[in-house]
Amino acid sequence: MTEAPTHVRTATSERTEPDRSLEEPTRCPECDGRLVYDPEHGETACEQCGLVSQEDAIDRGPEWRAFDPGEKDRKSRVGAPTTRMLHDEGLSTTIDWKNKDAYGRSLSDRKRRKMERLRTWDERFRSKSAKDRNLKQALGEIDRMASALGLPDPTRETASVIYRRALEEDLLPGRSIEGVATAALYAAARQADTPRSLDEISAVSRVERAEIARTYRYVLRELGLEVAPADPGSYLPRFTSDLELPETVERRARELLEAAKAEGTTSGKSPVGLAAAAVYAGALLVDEQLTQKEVGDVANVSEVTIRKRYKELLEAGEPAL
DNA sequence: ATGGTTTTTACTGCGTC
DNA sequence: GACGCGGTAAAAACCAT
Repeated sequence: MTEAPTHVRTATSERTEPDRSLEEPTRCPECDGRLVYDPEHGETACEQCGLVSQEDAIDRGPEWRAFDPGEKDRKSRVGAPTTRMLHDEGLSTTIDWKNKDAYGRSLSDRKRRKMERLRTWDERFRSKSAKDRNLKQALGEIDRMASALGLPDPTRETASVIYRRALEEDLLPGRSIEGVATAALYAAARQADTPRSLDEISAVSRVERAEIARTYRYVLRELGLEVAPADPGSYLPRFTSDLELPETVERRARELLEAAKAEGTTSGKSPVGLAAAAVYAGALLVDEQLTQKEVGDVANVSEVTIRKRYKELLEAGEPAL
């Protein structure tokens, strides 16, 4: 086995230049002689007449030459390739936990203490960037869902604030980023008076309904957030506009809700159902033709619920009018 | 886990277009 | 006959305890 190690024979042999013979005619246009690439001068010239057909090529190879593998290692000034898979493209340092130097020798007391300090900071930077990545992904998710639900910017802001707090309070371990992000958005939507039902939220989230509800409760409790039950009235504009109903319907519906609230008949009932029933009742009162099914569809509430609620609403609201 | 409440599902009869 | 509406019973979902 005396075969020469070809990969270290000369520096020029390591060029990654594409094979020129494939790209260009290898024949000189003048004398039909062979065209040869001269790496020394960065030129492609005719062997016979010397015509230079291409010059100033960039030499991408190393400027040094190595004659054995050891020399190659010593002269090379580049490290591992970078990768997009890692958030820092693999460029950050990592400090080993062992108190040994590169040769495996134990460290002196002084150096060991120094390494401990460095390790602390290394860990701090690393976990900080881990949170950054986490946040980035969560905010992207919040944005996506908010768009799908037609929620305005302020609501998204609120959602991201809630998420940030959850992250700071270390609420994430044990739950999915998406779950918490969804819960944050749900809470934000309600706080900003642009509530979306759990059904609507879960329709655009990758997390299932029950999980969202659970995480939502958890986040609320841990953050000490006070979110009042959604006001049925805040659903009215959306429903009436989805059904292309005149503004008078919305007004009547709101009056009915107010009256019912004053009587206390609304407590314990689902806000969505109340809103849907109010819209239906309101439409009835202003002679708009609207079926229970239509309202039920846009509100995702059963017709039965609408029937029950709207009768109560009329009972509470009609005598007062 | 349990019990009470609300909502949903499914089925029914009635009246109208 | 299809459709909208009203009612009921049983099942499911939800909530506080």
